[in-house]
Amino acid sequence: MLSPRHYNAVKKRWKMTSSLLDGQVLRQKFAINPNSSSAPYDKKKVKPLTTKQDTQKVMGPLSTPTKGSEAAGGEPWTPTSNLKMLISAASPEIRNREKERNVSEETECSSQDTEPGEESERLQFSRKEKSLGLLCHKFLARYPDDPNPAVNNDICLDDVAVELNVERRRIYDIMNVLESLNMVSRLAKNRYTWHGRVRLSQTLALLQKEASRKDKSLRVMSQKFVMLFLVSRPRVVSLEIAAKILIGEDQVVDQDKSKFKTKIRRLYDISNVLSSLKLIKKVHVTEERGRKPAFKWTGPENLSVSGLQMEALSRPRPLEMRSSIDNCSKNLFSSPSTKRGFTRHPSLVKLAKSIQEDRRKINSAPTSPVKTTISGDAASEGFHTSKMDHLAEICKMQLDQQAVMVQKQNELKDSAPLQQKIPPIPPAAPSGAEVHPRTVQLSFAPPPPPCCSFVPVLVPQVYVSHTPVRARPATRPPPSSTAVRSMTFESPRGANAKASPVSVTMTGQRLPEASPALKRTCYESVERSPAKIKRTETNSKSVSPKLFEILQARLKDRRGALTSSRASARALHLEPEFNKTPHNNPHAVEHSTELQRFLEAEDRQENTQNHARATPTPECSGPTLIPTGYLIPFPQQPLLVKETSTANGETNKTPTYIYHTPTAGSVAPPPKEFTPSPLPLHRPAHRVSPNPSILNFTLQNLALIHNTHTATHTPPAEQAGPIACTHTAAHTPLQTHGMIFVKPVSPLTLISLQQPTLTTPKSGTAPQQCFFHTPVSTVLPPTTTKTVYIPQRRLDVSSEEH
DNA sequence: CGTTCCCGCCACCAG
DNA sequence: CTGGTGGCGGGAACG
Repeated sequence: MLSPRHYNAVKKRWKMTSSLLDGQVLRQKFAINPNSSSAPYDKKKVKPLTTKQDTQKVMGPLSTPTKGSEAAGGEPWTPTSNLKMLISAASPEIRNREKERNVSEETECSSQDTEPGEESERLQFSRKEKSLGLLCHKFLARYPDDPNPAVNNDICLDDVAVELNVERRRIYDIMNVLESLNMVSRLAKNRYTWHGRVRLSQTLALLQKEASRKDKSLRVMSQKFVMLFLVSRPRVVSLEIAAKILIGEDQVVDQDKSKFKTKIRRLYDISNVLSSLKLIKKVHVTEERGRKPAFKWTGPENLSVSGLQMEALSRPRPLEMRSSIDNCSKNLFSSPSTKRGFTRHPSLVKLAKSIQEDRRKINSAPTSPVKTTISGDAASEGFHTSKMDHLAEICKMQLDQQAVMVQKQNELKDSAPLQQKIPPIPPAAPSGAEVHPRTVQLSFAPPPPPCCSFVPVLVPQVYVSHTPVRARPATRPPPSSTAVRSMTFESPRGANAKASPVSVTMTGQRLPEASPALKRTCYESVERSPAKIKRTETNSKSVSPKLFEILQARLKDRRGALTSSRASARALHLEPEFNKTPHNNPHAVEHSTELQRFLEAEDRQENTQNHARATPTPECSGPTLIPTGYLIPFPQQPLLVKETSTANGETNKTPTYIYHTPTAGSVAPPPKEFTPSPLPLHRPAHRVSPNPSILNFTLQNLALIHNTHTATHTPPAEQAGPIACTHTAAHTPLQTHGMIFVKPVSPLTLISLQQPTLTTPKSGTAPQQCFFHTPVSTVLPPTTTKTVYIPQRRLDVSSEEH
């Protein structure tokens, strides 16, 4: 069967070939009469006068023109021309290009029979000059970083297209990326409002916690891509990995190939824009297989949501703020074709699959050099690849333990509403070796680096890792605390070491109740046509049958598996509410009920303000499931704050620190904003927004949740103190500010787990530090647990110049 | 030859 | 049907 796409492709090709001759002929003619630019001004609004597009219209589809063929349009635009001049003047590189192009131009001109003067200038544009990045530069040059809100900052796409002399299509690409960063927002068709960088940091911060809903759009892709940077420790992300993470498509390898290619192409598009924004920079990572393109984050490092939000709130532009949030929300949640109301499920499923696939590969083909780190300590080089064989199992065991711990902790928590500074529970080694506290990932959360010693730091690292797989469930004690727990998405057979499980992360944080609200906001945002909104609403209320089925199926599977070998619902991390739901029919009905509840909850939330509700301590609440790779927003309010007061009056004997991303060189965020909160997750046993639970559950079933090291780290008594807290916090990436980040688990992933001590944020230089470690825990003697980091790849990040 | 990514066809949707 | 959007992938330019 021919897929539509394929069909189109074929069709296109056919057309191309069939019209090639004519096209060539026409081209000739066109060349002779370049001025046609002024002619075909078809209805397609302002397309740049001429250019290939027009040409093509006249002569039919042509393959990518060679340099110089673009000459047709001429570049009469003063604005553009001036801009170009300015740009090139400002950039040596560009200047060089210009020179080069001039050289080539001469030849081409003569051969192409192009027009002199302006026309010839047009010829000069080499592919590079027409790059999206440069175009973006031009675009950006037109607007101030910090626009005066008082003035009209509207952007008319047509105008821009004309002025920059490019097709609208290209402008869309840029706008999509900018919109994803909230640098612009769509007002109406053809119109955007320029926000500049004013909201950039805020948006970035939000990105750390928001969950994207739309699957493929460039916008979302852009956001996800950015998220990857924001959560990865060495802030370097290779295209390959990013693509894999973002794809989430079927694992059919073959298919993946083309998808992968396409994704890469898209990432390049995005990268070009982001590069223009100076948010990222192209680098290369070198691994065994060679040099691979990657990008390094060069944007802001300190992204404090709460701080930013506060800042924003205090800003003298309330209105904008509002819209900003809305826009952001919209971008993040609304999907143009809202057929997917609440769902990112499809993509999640895909992602899960792909992850599994990747993991499988990894498991089966361990090759990279291994660097090991023993818990908390520096690397110990004793790990051999041979161990890889056992990794899966080891991982599983580890995970199981984690799960147990989490459970335990939760229970304790529940029973003891109050957060004692005292470590809730020393996870007495439950049963067998598996139980002893795993320090496994302690290394992840090294004590605050000297530089940040004053403030506990939350290390938002992305541990994309090949997550430990959990072995058999066995009987385990209740989950313990730290809230993060992982689950594996195993093949039905379960304990198959080979199975590539997808790990699920559970965080102690609850899902943001706000998220629904946000979503709604977005959905309701009037920006899109009413029709769309309507659709959205509808969808949000009713999950598509398909989705529903999927969910149910998943749920069922999971339950079955769990019940048989795993703990209870709790183990599933179902929120109390969820669990408590009085279902008479534990099974079939239950599933549907849950979903139903979920949906209802969503609706309910519409009216509910996050704040109103008891605020669970975001960072320390019971385990919540979060889809890997997705950011889940917490209530918009300042997150960490207030938690203390949670129901229990007691709270805070333990000073709470702000967990910030320990970016070297970055200034730690002012702690003042937060109130102390005991580390151990407090979690209001009840008042759990259904949403989170269910969502978590759902996500869990989708196997998207990734395990966080945190879970592992079962804090012994010491953890009780603030420091303990710190550690814990550190484990949870992006937990800051009440937002939870679900790390994208990527098989190959790459994120360095170790907190680079004192790494300079921008210096991505030290190659040695650029390892993407895969956290693996090795079960040594029953008592000794080591955390082994297996660098999936050793990345020699080299900034590349081009 | 691998990487980068421009180009524009065409699907999709709202009006 | 028309026009705005923007997904998508061919294949040219680049290195």
